[in-house]
Amino acid sequence: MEFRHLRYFLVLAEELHFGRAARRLAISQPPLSLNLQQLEASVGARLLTRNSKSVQLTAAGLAFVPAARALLAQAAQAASLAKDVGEGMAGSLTIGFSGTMLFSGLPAILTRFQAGHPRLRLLLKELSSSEQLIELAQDRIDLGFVHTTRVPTELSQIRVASQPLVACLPAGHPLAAQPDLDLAQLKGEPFAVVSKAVSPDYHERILALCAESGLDPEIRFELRHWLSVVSLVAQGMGVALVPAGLAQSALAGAVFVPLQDQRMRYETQCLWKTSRDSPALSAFVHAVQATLPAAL
Amino acid sequence: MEFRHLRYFLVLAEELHFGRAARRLAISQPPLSLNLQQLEASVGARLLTRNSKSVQLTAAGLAFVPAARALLAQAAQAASLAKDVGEGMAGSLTIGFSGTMLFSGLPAILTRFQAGHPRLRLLLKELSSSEQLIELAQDRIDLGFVHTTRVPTELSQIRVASQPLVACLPAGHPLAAQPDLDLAQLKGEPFAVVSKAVSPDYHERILALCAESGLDPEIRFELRHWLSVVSLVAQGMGVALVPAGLAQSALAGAVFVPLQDQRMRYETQCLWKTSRDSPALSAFVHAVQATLPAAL
DNA sequence: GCTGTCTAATACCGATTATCGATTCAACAA
DNA sequence: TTGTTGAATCGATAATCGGTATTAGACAGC
Repeated sequence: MEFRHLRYFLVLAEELHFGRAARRLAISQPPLSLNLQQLEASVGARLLTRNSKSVQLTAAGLAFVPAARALLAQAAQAASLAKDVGEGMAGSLTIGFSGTMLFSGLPAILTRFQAGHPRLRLLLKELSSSEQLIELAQDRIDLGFVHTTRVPTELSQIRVASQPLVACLPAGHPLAAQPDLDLAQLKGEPFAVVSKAVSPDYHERILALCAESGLDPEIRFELRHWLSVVSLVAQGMGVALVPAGLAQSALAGAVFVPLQDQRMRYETQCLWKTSRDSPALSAFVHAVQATLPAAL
Repeated sequence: MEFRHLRYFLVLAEELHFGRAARRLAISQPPLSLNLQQLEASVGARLLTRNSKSVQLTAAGLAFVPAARALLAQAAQAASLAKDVGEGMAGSLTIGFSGTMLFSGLPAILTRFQAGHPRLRLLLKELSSSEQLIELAQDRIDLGFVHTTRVPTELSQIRVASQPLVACLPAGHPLAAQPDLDLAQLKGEPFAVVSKAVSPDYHERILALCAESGLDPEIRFELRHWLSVVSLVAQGMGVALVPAGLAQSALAGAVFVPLQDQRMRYETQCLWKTSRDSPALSAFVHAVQATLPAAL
């Protein structure tokens, strides 16, 4: 059985006349007769009763009509789907992201991209930076928004955000009203940080920065998520150095004060396997690049 | 796109090697390359990335694999369904029947036939004899179980039951205890009959029989269904002449007494359009014939 | 009853298309 | 470099598809 047989059969089932059907199919009548015979042989049942005066669908033919129609429609749909997947307009894309990306432009990127690619299913997985590197390597995510300085060579990257660190203080804190402050002023305060396991890179760099300012922070809280850090500060339990974007979190009770020393920045990379050849992935990467401020 | 392309593609997607796939398909490698190129052209997307060292599915190819598989499976299923319909083993059969057939062997016929044709959907419609003749003519039922002596010539028939008429009396009636009785004994009783509109034939014949016995029945009730007739009699409202099979209805309060005159019989025909060429119909007719007692 | 017309099936032929064998080209390994 | 492997390409052959002409069967009209 071939699609050609189905196409011929359906026209024949509509016309119930070999001559007319052949004309509609732009072939002559004999090959149409032949094709129907072939189809019937392959199906194993007579589909049309035909004599020199009339052509009628048999019960088997009647049952076969919708099936044949469905097959042709599905074939067209399958081809169109594959084409769209090939162009990155359909399919799915699994994206990893660290929680802070919710305050550093990810929603805007997603909304904008989705509008241009409505049939592409975006699967979002909140993961720590180190988890994303693992999942990228295992092809469990297509792309990740990560905070790391050490990027494996098999990954491509774009820097999508670079924000200063700011001090996060409880609303009632004596320093909260200052326009800006020096790291040394936080001496003796209990610090909350994101745990080393979740973000080793950040951990390391923040300590280096403090040491440089002559500050030996007393790390009293190790948390698994930036929002936990801010929440804890909001409740007066300590202070923290956090990416400026978190100010958008608008958690009541937390105040964000810029640092005088702006050298320490918190950077976000968009990472993906260079070898991975997915049209949806390239389309997304293009979209990410398009949303970048020229300054970066 | 033809099924051949899908078959080749699926093997290729499994083997990821043109040489091996071609061997499995019992063709040589060049036509396989060509067929894939044709498929890709018709789909409008590259399905396999191939260089001299490796063959890999693209995203589009990956999306196309299940679709292609589904298409082939459905084609096979469609063919098999059509074949079964052609052999009367699948499809549907709409059967009309008058209510008394529930007490004259219809359940047995249906059960037995359905056991041998489990994938054939039987649609049962209770209809009066005259309604069935109309629906047969309009092809709204495939076959009917009818009580009529006047069968249109375009219909084929089998007589499936012939039962005597018996008197139906209220349990407390003076004649109820008799072993049998003569029609004349019912003189003066209020009669219940099935209305002329529903069963003109029966109506006519019952009156003729009574007249022959010198009985001019006082018809006080005209009902639309035999079970209504028996129910009414059971409640002491009158008497009736009913097919013997109705004794099985076991309606409390009704008694059935044979008539001495056994000439008047109530006959059931199985009718269908001779011209109608449905394998399921022929199978059912055969089953009906097989269940007939040889005596008929 | 014969003939003319209409329709599907058959016979046969030509052209397109698929397939094959041989070869080429590219990538990698020794 | 050479040898090997695997896919693409080339040219020739074979299968198949579709075209024309014809046949066979069923009606309708004379």
